[in-house]
Amino acid sequence: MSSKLTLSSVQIALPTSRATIADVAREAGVSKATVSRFLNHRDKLLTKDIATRVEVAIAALSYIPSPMAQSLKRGRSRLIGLVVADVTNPFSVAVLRGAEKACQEAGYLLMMFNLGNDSCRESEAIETLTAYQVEGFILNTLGGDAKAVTEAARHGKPVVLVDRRHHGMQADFVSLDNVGAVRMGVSHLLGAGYQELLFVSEQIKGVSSREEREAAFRAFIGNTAPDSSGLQGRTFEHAADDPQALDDALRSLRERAGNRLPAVLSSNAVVTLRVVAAMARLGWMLGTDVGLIGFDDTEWSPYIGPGLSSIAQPTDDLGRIAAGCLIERLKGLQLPPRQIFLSGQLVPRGSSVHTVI
Amino acid sequence: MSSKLTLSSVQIALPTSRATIADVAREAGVSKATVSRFLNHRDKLLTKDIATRVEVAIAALSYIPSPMAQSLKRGRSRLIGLVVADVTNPFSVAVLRGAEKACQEAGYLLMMFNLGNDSCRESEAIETLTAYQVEGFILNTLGGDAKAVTEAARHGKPVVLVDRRHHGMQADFVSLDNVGAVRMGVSHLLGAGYQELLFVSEQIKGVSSREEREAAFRAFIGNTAPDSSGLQGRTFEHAADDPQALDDALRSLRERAGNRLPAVLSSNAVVTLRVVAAMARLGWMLGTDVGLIGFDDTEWSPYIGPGLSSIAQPTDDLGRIAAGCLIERLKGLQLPPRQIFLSGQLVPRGSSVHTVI
DNA sequence: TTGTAAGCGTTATCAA
DNA sequence: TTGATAACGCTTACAA
Repeated sequence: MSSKLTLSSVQIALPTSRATIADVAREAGVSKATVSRFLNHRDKLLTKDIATRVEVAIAALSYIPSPMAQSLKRGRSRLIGLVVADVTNPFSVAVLRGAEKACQEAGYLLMMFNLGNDSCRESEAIETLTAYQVEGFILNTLGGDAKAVTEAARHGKPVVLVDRRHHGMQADFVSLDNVGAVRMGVSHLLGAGYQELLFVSEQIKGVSSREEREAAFRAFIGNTAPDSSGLQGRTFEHAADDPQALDDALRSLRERAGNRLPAVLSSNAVVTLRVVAAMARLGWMLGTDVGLIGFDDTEWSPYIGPGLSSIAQPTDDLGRIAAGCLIERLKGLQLPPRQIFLSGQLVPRGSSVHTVI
Repeated sequence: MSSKLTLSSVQIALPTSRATIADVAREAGVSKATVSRFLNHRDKLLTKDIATRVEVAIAALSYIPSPMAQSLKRGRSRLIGLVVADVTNPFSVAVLRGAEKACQEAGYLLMMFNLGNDSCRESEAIETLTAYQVEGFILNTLGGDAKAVTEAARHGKPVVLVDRRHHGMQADFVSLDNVGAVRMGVSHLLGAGYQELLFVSEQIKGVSSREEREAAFRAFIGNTAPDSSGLQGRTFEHAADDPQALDDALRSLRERAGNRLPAVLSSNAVVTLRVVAAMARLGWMLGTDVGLIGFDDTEWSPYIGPGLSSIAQPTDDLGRIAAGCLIERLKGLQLPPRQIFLSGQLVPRGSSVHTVI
């Protein structure tokens, strides 16, 4: 108190705490209500004279309204909660980036909560963020905990799911067109001469995108007449802590292939790296001994071995569109849950080229 | 109003809006103050009987205090602002992760603002975050805008700088021991037989970590007796949009080397990838034609060419310690600005091994 | 030990 | 068009 008085009596522009609307009102010789009106309805409702007086006072005190107080009063916070399973995942970061840009442009701030791959904390994340009055959620989580999400929806907060849908959940959903992407990848391998395929995924565990990709893979294999094409395929779910198992899976892939060419379709960048590591352990050449194409195109993909063929996801758009959907809902858009699918893009490189030595 | 009444009279657990402290007080038959005391001083001040009544009521309504209202009242928000130059940078993400963990453990939530490499927005970021009453900042930005930071400090908010210090700025600073790391890298190259070195950095532009690494490189070269060791070194600042220039720099590096071995020390993972790309364009073999060691060890480092030698940064610790410093300050620790340096770790791989063919 | 009431910085509903 | 004034959900003197 006393220190405050001292400071202000010295009249030095060193306000130890932020100026409030009351300060501005006093400075401009008007009421708080007037200042508030200036802020929210600009000068629609104000005399030109008063408006400029307020404007000057605001500038003089470099006043910025407190979003805390505003959201307390309004019930709206201009905050959007982003829950991400794992910030370490480049895909998630790329999506985050697109989403953040869109949010900032629309005047929202993103409040991020990283689960660190501990999906148990999904409820905690949602609770914490609702406590902070976020107006809606962008979720890129494993989706194990449908309860948490319905909880959010129950609070009347719109939710957008990215990449992974939550079963039995009513919400907008933005994702890669997994079926199309798988078809693209497998067709590419087939066209490059590979006929015995292995789809390598992390343990599926009910994660929707993994399920969809695996199902699409099997469907595509099943629908392609095996007699004429010679195409065969299997799935391998790989646990991170068991590299040996991956080596074995690759060995038996090659055995099954016989005189046909074997190739791997890997379900994301993490898995791709594991396959690359296994190939290195086995001393096999990418493309020539076993072909490889993987989901997610990264900055390092071109420089691994002969270059990693990949299926690039439009991550930035994914994030941007997810944020867009949410913001539309916040503006009051009433619509049944939408599903938006974006196409991937094939990036062929050396790992899907068979070189005869 | 009426809808609220209707709902509560039906006694269905479907509160359309969150329960407030008043609801809990009513439910427990006590005053708001009592509930507040229960929340903040647990049962220190309360009768066992009343405490349990409150506890039950809280559970029944699944009440969670509003951090917005709390921070409005207390002036403290339990929020920490994190400003990062570029979420796409794996180093920043890794730091972010460590910081987030530490913050969450201490009961703080991280509010992230990504500059998207547009350093002009640093002030904007800090203003936005101060508006949200963040209690302090963790900054991993380019540091061009010292004004923004002093601004933050002026509001009495503690600041911790990670990796990049801001010149003329009073704040805690947590970083890799760049001098030690450079020495480690150069010694390693020297020990592996490389004598003509090139330090490749992004354009330095006053970014402290870049300056320090470059200066350390020159100092090390200068201090090593050229006669006995044959060691020579130059620096090349590379602009992202000019790959040609990098190719030229590598070519002249090799010319200068003559019959000695040439090698590159690259200043971070982004640059490393560019050097790798240039080597591929030139058709040179990593290690054999030109040696390479780079700052930042990544998940893909082992799989590029013969494996990329690198200097691993303790990113997780960096983030954790930065958050720790900040939290200590928030707890009232009075101390002159600290500088904390953590050691890097050498990860030797094939790219710094010269293979005679 | 508990309750009453004021106030944190806003906005919204009244009157004037 | 402007100004009191009462909330928003919480904490904290001060009283009881």
